[in-house]
Amino acid sequence: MGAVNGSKRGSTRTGTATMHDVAERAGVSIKTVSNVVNGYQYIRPATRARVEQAIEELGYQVNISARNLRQGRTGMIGLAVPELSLPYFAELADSVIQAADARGLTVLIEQTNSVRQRELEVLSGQRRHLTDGLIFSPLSLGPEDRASFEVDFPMVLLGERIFGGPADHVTMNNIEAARAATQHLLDLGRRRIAVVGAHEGEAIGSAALRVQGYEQALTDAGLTVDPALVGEAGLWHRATGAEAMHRLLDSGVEIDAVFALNDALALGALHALHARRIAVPEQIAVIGFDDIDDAAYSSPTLSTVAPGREQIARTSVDLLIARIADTSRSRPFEQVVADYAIVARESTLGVAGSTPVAPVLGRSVVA
Amino acid sequence: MGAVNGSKRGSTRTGTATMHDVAERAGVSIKTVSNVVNGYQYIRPATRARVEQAIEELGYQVNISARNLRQGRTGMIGLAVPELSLPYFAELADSVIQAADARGLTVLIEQTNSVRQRELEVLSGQRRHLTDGLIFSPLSLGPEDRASFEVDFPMVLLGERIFGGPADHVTMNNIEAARAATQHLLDLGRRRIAVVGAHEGEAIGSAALRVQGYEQALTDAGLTVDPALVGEAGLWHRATGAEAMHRLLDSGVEIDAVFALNDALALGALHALHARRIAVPEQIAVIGFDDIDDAAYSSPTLSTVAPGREQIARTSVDLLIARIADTSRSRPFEQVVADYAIVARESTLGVAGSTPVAPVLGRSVVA
DNA sequence: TTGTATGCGTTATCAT
DNA sequence: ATGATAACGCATACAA
Repeated sequence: MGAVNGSKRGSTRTGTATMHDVAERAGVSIKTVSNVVNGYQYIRPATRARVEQAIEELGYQVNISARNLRQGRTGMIGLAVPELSLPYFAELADSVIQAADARGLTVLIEQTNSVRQRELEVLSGQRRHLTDGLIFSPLSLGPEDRASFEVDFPMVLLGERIFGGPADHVTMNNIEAARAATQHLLDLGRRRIAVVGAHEGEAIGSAALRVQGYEQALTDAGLTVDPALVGEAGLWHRATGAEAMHRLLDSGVEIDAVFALNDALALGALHALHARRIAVPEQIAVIGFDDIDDAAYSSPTLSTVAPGREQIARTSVDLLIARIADTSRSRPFEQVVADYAIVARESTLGVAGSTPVAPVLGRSVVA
Repeated sequence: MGAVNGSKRGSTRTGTATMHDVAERAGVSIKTVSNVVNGYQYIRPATRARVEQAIEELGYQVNISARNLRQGRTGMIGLAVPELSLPYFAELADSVIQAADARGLTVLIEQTNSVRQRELEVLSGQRRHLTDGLIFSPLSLGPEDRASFEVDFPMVLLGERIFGGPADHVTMNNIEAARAATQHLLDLGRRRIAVVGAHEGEAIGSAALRVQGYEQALTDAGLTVDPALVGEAGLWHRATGAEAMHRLLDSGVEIDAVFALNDALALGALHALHARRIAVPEQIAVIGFDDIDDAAYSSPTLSTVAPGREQIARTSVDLLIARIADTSRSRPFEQVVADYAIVARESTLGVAGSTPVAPVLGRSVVA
């Protein structure tokens, strides 16, 4: 890396002036400036004008730290996710930021990398002082950590690892959605449907629920669940999806379709199938879960389950705001189940079906 | 969407206690507590122990707002990017957060959506009071907005839209990297190399520079630049990449390779080529730019230019920290040019070459 | 409709 | 090595 040169220094700092300075310049008291800044109604127009001019001239901006200290609120909410490198969480963060923005809130993103210790810190760390509330999508903590979730600040939980906890909760009907995804493959006549991304021995979390939905669909169709068709993948990344797919193929088990528990896994699986010259969907159909942007542009395009990301983001922010506003601490905890939709694309329909297919709307269900 | 039920309320708020409470409980003055908290050296072990126990018992945590007010610093830095939905920026944000974390700083992400007004607000808005400095990757503002960049807070600029501005700057040698990417295609014997993602009439920014590198490579090889081979795409998304590719193909111009100005465009182009049953790389080779995670898992895997994301993130954070620490305001502005590397994958080498190829290291160059 | 005075929880200055 | 006390900039109770 090369490094070099430089020179002088610019200026024009806004915000060095205090309310006091503005008051002095406008010939009013500090209280009046405060009133103007905060949109207090009963101010003589002439006074307001003078204050506003002084503000303009001095480039005054309120000192947020001071306001925070005084009010005990920060105007920021935390969003704790595993990692932004995972498209699903990047897109979720995007949506949450927009929803919060629309309501005048700033979002502070925290990455846990799914590390247990970091997830615990999210619940107790210093950053909680910087925010009025938290939207938390845990991936390592589970029911056994229930006590850690007994926090005394507004919190909205996302995902499937904690249920019935002492917090608002936004989730989706994973079992039902997974059942629908599997059913989509069954409807295409597939009978040897593999799963990619299972978590062996885990009873909670998205993996367990989605596998459960998968098994339900098979059973409902009168088929038996073949353990040889269930591929493990601890992390839900493209790399692990590709590995799991290779393992399944190497095992020699007959497969005519794959249900990947998220889109990253599915894209990895597609990659593995492509490498082995296996035609998708002719030989093996593939469906994923999440409907990340990528899914619409892979080759072939990826069929998937759309989890209503924007709805989840908006709902989470709204619940959190309501919780923050509830100073009486009497508001009951809510659990919201978001809608889902099956999005059928080339990886199950083939190129012939590449014309857009109307999504199959999922039912809204109360947990 | 369904909604439901709930009950009671947890507790265990850490941080309700103040230094004053701790001092009282430990039987010392508030100053001593402050000393302990801030790791002041000269404290009698017994005193320290008593204070620490009181802190433990009360679950005391420093009130950051108060500290900020008093110190005039926040411990937060801003990172302003177009959108997190774009994998490149999501991955960059990830890296910046990690680099900042390692240095005890918190990152506040702001999305501009590449909207001019929002980019201007980043430079003047309220959030600047929340942060000690800013890492800014503008996409709409340019040299004509030079005055707006004359700010009085620590700032590090990323990208190719502002050069020689009154701020530290981390960039890469786009021309050279684009030339190398094009050369890679030329080395494979391709001669009708199209570009996807050009910005007509723009003289600055990544698009212009990368097109310039492309033209340079062609000229150096004794070829002439054919305007019919230059495909426009204002936004660098997968969708626009696919559209641009379709337009080029529809135009009937002869093409045996494509240099997409970023990976999203390249993946869109791959998608279009796949839809038209054009073999990559046999009929048309494709190379992108950015080396996002996706590139390694598309079908075929995507050759691309790796811009040293982690290096850029680390360098930016370090420069910003140095700038924040420079209270004398005498530090010269630095421009750092990050390394790049050509990563050759299937989209140019074919599946035969799917065995990992050692990246061609780019030269470090001083602008 | 506007002004005065107090305190939010810290850190920093100055004593001791 | 530790304590008293004064800001930091703002919002608000209370007065006027």
